[in-house]
Parts: sequence; C-alpha cells; structure tokens
Amino acid sequence: MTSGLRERKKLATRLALHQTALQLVAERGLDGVSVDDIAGRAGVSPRTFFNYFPTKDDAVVGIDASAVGQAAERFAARPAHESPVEALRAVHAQQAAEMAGEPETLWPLRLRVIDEHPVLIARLHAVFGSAERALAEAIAVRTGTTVGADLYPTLLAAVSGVAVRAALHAWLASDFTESLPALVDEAWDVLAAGLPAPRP
Amino acid sequence: MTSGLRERKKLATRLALHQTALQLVAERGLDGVSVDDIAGRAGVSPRTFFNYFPTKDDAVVGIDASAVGQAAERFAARPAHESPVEALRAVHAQQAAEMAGEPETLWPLRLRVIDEHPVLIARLHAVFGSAERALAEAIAVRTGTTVGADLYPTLLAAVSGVAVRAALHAWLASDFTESLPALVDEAWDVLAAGLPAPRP
DNA sequence: CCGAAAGGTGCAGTCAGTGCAAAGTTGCGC
DNA sequence: GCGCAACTTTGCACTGACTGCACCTTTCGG
Repeated sequence: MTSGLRERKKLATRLALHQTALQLVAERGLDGVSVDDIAGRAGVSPRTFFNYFPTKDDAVVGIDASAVGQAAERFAARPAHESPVEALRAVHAQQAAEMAGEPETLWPLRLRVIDEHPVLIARLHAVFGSAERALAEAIAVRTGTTVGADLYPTLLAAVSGVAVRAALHAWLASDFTESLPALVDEAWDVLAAGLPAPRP
Repeated sequence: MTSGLRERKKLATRLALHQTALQLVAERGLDGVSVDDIAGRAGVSPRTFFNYFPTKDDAVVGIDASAVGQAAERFAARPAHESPVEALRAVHAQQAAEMAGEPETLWPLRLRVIDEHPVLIARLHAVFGSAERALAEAIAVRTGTTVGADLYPTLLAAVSGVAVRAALHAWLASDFTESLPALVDEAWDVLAAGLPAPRP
C-alpha cells in the first residue's frame, strides 16, 4: 500500500533533507546554512527542496502538521466515560511512547537545535498550534459546547500543548536521561491538581 | 524625562508604522502588503522601517518583548505570602486592565488581523515565549527551585501565557463585548481547579 | 551658535520563496 | 518488452525581505 517505489523515495528524500538540515544547523547555526547548502548536500536541486518543505525553518523542525493532527482524532476515539483530561492523558501517553520509539538520536538533536533558535521555537509552536485548534473542536464536541461560546475547549487544548512542550523541555534539560512518558505524566499531575506550589 | 523631542518622535513613528501596517494588512492581507507600502504611507523610507522593526511581521503585531517582559518583574515584586498562582493572577489582572485602557480600537484590530494569519499567531507566540522564559526564572526563585531541575516553573509560566491567550481569543470571539479582565479571571478559575469538565 | 551624537536615507548585495515550462522517471495496461 | 500517462525534478527568471555601509540631516547640550 505504502510501498510503491515513488512513495518510498519521497519519504527517503524528505527525511534526508530534514536530517541534513538539522546536522548543518547544529554545526553552523541557522544563519550559517542556506537552502542551497541543504539541498546540495542532500543531493537534490534547490528548487526541489521547496517541493518538500515550504520554508527552510520547516525543514529543520521537520514535523508536519498532519502527524500532530492525529491527536485530535485519537482524542475523539477515546471511550465516552473518560473525562476530557483523562482522555488527553491517555492520548499523550501513547504519543510519548511512540516518540521514544523513533531513531534514538533524532529527537535529541531536533530539540537541541530548536532550543537554540527562537525562530524555530516559534515554528514548533505554530505546528502545535494548528493541532490545538483541531483538538479544541474535538473537546468542544465531547463537552457539548462550542469553541466560540466557551473558554474551556481552547484553554484545555492549549494546556495540552503546554504539557507536552514542558515535558520536552525537561527532557532536554535532563540531557535525555529521564523518561519522556514519565515527564508528560508528571506535568499532567501538576496541571490536574491546579498548579499548587511544589513542596521544597 | 521621556519628553525629549527625539523620544517623542521615535515613539510616534513607531506607532505610525504599526498602525499603518495593521490597517493595510486588514485591507489587503499580509501578502498584499509590502514593506515599501507601509513605509511609504507612514512617511518614512523603506530603509528606516527596519530601524524600528526587525521584520514586517513584527510591525504588524506591534508588541515588543520589553513590554511583555515586565510581567516577570511585576511577579517578582508581589508580596511573598502569595502563592505563585495568586501572584500571577494579580499580575494578569493589572495587565488586562491596562490593555482595556489603550485606545479602543487598537487591540480589536490587532487581534482580528493576527487571528487571520497563522504566521502572525506564531509571531505573537514568540513574543509571549520570551516573556515566559523570564517568568519561569522568577517562578523558580519564588519556589526555591531552578528551571532546569523542576518542571514546575516552565509549566506554570507557559500556563500563564495560555491563560492570557485563551482570554484574548474568547474576547475576539465575543466581538469584544465581554470584559477582558473577567475572561482572564475565568480562565484562571478553570486552571486553578485542575481543568474539570464544565457543567453543561 | 557649534560640535558631537543620533537618526534617516540611498545603494548594492544576499537569500528565501514562487510560477512556469522543459526535461526526466515511474507506473501500468497491453 | 513497449509505450503512453502521470508524476517528479529541475532550471530560469522574478519578487520581496532584510543587511551593511557610507553619507546626509536633525537634535541636543553647552
């Protein structure tokens, strides 16, 4: 199904561009790398680069909105008896586990590079943002309200993004020694408790 | 103190550029407006435009990080007996009140324009993001931890940004009929309660 | 009124990103 | 195997954001 030669080649090229971009930016910084550099080292023409990513920044971040958008679908598929927060926690647990399953070094490198460049942080936020809009819709359906009429869907969707980003940040801060799923869970514990000041 | 001719002129030019940018983008969309257009109508050279804003997008959003950075200072200045959440709520209440005090139409127009352009949403997030980093430091001080060692400061700082953004979004959705401070407060009520599903 | 400091401007250049049309590849029915 | 249709890659030309530099104009303090 996904195994046409065309499909596989496209996937491979996309990944090659992303990894090349990451590596070069890690070495020289975002401004020290041009699209021509990335395309050249990945073995395609500069023009082709833009068939795969709309901007240079997107190639470095390398996460497409569709992958993140599945969160909303999974949320909608959770059993109806779960509260919104419970359902979200379950979805995040699954996602965090999948991320841990990807090639070892990809996420660490990605996060390190993104963390050093505010522009890329913003890009990452933008990707999350579009996912959160979809999620807000799904939450509204589950709680029987609409996005326009009630704060809750927007708020919870945004908080869910925060939980993941805070966990990713802590993961990076721990130099990837801690468990990502555990960090996500910890973040949700704090959120579900209403953000009480931690005991020192 | 702030009343040198130079100072006032700079402020005026900055505001003129921002308002011109907003107005033009509202009429023609972000891609229908060039920097030359904005500079021309605001009565300065295109080159001068970039003395005031680093990018076209920043001119449209028109919020500089320093203004947002004061949140961290105000937070640090809150009485020590307040919990982090209490202190944040107080800071936000003050900020929301100040925003309501600005020229009537500026925020509505800003929010409408930003909301229509994902790139600008990302820019706004970036501005908030830098403020949140400063805030996280201040929170870490107040709770006796460090940003690297504990999830809490990052998490709470990000949540505070979410509270404001969700309130702004709801304000826009209400066509600016509701009270912004009330919306911010409402968002914090939900957050402080641990995000329980709303009663329908 | 003058000299120093700061802001405004023109110029030339780099690079991101796009539309278009001409190759080059791949998939598929025969 | 063959060849046509569909898709991808690529080169080219162009727009527009953004920058460094050098020069001019305005403001400020004495």
